[in-house]
Amino acid sequence: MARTKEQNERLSLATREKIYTAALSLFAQKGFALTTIKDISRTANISTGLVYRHFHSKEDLFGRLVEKAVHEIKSVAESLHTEASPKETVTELVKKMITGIQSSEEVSHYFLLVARILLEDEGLPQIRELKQTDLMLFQQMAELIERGQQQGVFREGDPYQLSLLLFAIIQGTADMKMFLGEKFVAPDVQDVTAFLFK
Amino acid sequence: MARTKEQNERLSLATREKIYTAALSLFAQKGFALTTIKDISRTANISTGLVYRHFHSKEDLFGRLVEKAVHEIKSVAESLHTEASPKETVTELVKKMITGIQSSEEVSHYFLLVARILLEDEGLPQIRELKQTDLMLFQQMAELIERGQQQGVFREGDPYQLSLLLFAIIQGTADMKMFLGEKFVAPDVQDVTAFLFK
Amino acid sequence: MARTKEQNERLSLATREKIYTAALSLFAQKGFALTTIKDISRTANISTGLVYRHFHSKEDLFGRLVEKAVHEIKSVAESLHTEASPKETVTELVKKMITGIQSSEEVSHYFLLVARILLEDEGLPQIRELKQTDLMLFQQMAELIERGQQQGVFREGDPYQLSLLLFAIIQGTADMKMFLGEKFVAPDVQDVTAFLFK
Amino acid sequence: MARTKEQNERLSLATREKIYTAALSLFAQKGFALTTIKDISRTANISTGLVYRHFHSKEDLFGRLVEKAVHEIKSVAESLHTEASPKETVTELVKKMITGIQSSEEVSHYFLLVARILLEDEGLPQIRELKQTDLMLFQQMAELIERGQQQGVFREGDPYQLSLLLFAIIQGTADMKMFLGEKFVAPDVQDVTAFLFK
DNA sequence: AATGAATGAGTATTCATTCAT
DNA sequence: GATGAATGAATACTCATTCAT
Repeated sequence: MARTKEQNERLSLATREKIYTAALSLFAQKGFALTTIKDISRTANISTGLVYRHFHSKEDLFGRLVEKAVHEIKSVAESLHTEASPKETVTELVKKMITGIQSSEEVSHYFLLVARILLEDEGLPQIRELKQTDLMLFQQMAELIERGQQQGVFREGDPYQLSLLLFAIIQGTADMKMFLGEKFVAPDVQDVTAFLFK
Repeated sequence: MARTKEQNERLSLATREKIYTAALSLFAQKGFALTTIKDISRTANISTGLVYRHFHSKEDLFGRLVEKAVHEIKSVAESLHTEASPKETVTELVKKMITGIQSSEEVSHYFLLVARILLEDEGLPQIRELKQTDLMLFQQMAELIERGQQQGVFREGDPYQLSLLLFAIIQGTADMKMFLGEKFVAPDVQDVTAFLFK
Repeated sequence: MARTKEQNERLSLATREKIYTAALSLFAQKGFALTTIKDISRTANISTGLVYRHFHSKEDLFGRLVEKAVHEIKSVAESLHTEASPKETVTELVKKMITGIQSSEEVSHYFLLVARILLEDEGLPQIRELKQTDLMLFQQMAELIERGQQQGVFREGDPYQLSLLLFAIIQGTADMKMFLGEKFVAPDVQDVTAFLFK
Repeated sequence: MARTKEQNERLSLATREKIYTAALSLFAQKGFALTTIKDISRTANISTGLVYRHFHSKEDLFGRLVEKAVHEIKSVAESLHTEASPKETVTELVKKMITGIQSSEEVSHYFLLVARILLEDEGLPQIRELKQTDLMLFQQMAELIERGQQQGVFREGDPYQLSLLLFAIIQGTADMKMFLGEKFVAPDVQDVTAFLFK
């Protein structure tokens, strides 16, 4: 008798996850072009053909990961809409991201994936979306900063310029983590936000 | 009549420079894997074969550019040994780098090249050297910061951690420039260094 | 309770038939190379694995169909040995074949399969046999034509050459049906045989 | 010094011709799917990569050959517009085609290519064009036949149906040539056209 | 008997590199 | 020195076939 549907689904899901994990790690470390399907399948301990049972193509697989990254960014953007004061909101966000970069392998990989994508040409529709989502996040952060400035808690200066600097710091920190690995030392949250607050 | 030796050498040097410029720009924008020798030769207005008369291989050419980048970093590191005060030295350095990134020319390309390389695996010996040079630069900046702290001009905190943060900001800013292109807004130098000074 | 042996055999036979039908249709329409086992199993509403319980390989399955075609051709050849006059025999045969081609069912598919195979390289032993059977058919038709000529009913000319022309017309008509599909207009039987009879 | 432009062009053209000849022969014999680029390059005595310097893809190469076939068919269609009588025109055309099939390797291959294409799915735009060109040819032949009927020289019957039969015979003859190779015996022209003339 | 997940060999295509001129 | 035609190794992807259940 054949496997039950449930058994098949469980098998399938497990394989999918293995592929996702391997691909995220490799794309983040080596980029799209230098990562081969063989790399991915070897890392995931499966055959090359099996990757294609789960994803249409290398681009498809990459696109799915980018989609997940977009999802993450959107949830970050949503976290900006809160009852808390701008200062608290920003501090909380920065803390979360720095911690994520520092501790989680996965979060770190997503950051790197995004870092790479921002450097790459826009081949895929998902990349375009990722870029637009990022721009939106920058914009919303600028608005939050403006509110903080109106409350007299944030320093003066062009809010968008300040927003860009904040995310540049986050991104640079992720790069640094990638570069240094174990030797990485995460910055203090108040240092990261020092330029923002009076 | 054949050309004189001198004429040949001058021609040769000019070709080399054309290749360097084309390759730097392309590697910086598209990365090592996505840049083809044909891309480079077309951009340099020469034949593909001619590239191989000047460089052993694509890796060789890339390695030479990395060497140049190492050279640049070293000159930056040397600029830290100066008569000026730590605060002035740091400010001057940051100003130079931010301007370099913003101005989108050769300097900018080197930054991007380095940005990419730090994310890549260490395939070439020159990359290893670049990374080590970078680490040395971080170390020297940490020492400068420590001096500044001893003078009471810099804020307290682990000097190495602060040094890393400073370069993370520079790196992240270069990424941001890459991402936004024309829409990029460079940060104010005092915002970049705000976390450092009292 | 397990099924009885008889039930199993009946099921098995039904499955075999489904595979045959699906495969014949697909091979006839798309050829051997472009037809996948998945195509066949999907068309037959069974799993891919099940095909292999009934046939050793794709080639095996193809070979069996070719064998069936050989069988059909042989029965055509046998129909040439009859009491009826050569003219009647030929007319009857042509009518049957044209009708078969036109009616677009199983017979039509066999014609197309044979049409394809005659163009293909001889990969399988069955194909060789098919070709030899065809040659034998041509020969027997030539003999029939010769008899017709002796009776003064058929036109003069090399009997083998005339036989070839007759089957070329049949073959070309099958091609035409394939090409035109619904828009196909079958030729009149007397037009097809016009060159043969006085 | 490099090769002169002229030398390069000659080299290029020679290579192109080698590829065309090899590809036509292979596509005609084995069809598109079963013909590999390696087959073609091996037959043409060149490397696989070189094929891609001359043609974008396997489809491109195939498309070019189909285009050539379309060109041939069009020139056949044009030959129908002539001062000569319908009977002479048809006879001349059939004679030319039968002779082409019988003697020339190349003509024979084009016929086979067309034969195959008519059986295949319409993947390429050129295939669609080929089919339409063929339909147009059938139509023009039907008109010629109608004129012949009005002159009382051709037998009665639906002109389009008669046109289809004529080309079915030609096509079937090409198939037969392919099938029999050296053993092929070409039909007499008057036998091929017997069904047409009174 | 039946299923479909998994495997891996084979094919189209790209591109670094070589070589005749 | 210079050219670009030619080579062939590497990679994405497909599909016949196997196998655990």
